[in-house]
Amino acid sequence: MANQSSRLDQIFAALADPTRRAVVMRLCAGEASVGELADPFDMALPSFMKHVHALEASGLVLSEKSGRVRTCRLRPDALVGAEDWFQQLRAVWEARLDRFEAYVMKLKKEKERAGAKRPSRTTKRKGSE
Amino acid sequence: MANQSSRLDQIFAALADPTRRAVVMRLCAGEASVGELADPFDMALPSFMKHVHALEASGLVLSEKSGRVRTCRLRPDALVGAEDWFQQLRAVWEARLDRFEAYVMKLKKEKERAGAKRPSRTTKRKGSE
DNA sequence: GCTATAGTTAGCTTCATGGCTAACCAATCG
DNA sequence: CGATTGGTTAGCCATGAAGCTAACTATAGC
Repeated sequence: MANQSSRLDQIFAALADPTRRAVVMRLCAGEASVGELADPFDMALPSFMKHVHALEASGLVLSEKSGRVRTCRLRPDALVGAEDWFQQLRAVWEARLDRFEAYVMKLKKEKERAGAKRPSRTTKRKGSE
Repeated sequence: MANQSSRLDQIFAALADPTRRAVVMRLCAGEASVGELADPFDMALPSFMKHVHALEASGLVLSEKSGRVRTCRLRPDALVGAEDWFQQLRAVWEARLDRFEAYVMKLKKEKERAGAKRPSRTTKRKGSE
């Protein structure tokens, strides 16, 4: 769990940089060497390598060295972790809407019941737009 | 565009912290005061406020102060930016698969034709696996 | 009006990040 | 073999992030 969380930390942190996002995009189209990846960026190689390392540490990218060239490729399954988080968020959001709907229903019922008894002051609603 | 990019930077950076992710989750269920939000965390208020500020700067959260209590609520549309990025990524990915498929088709055709003629050296392709 | 509550401001540490240069392997290629 | 190419290591610097305490402001409640 704590590990899970720090994995997400790393993934999101990795994506919080335009260079690294661009690299991910690029790798999405197919594997490439470090040199090829670094080419579009105006940056010294060692600096660029740090980005590659960050991506690798996050699990988003995998690299292998053969001869003197290191080839990187995307690990699409790592992205699932992040997307899952959004999914989970969406679930909570939906639940919220459901709850709101349920709340409205409850209000309606109360109103009906009140109609039979006495027109009481509408309870001040709060907390959901 | 550059602005767009830095917005994404902020969003992903905001999500790259367990505390802030938890806050987002929490707010997803409904709005809450800073105090309520801070309660579960073992952290001084000023420290926590920084997180709230980060979330607000990223556009994920909106807060309003009324009286002495500041109420925060989620801005679901801000999340769309991040999800869109994944969407875009997915599109590139699909394109890649298509291209791969097309490539395989091309190979097949060449093979067939080669059966009639002779297997000529394939031009060295580069950059797309 | 005093006190407790809810945030806020200011200022300080510490550590991580993102960039650089310079020097250093280790494969290729001529 | 010697030079080039492709990465790597090491070390430096500036900035920013994440935490803290202490002191302050402003509302709410009694």
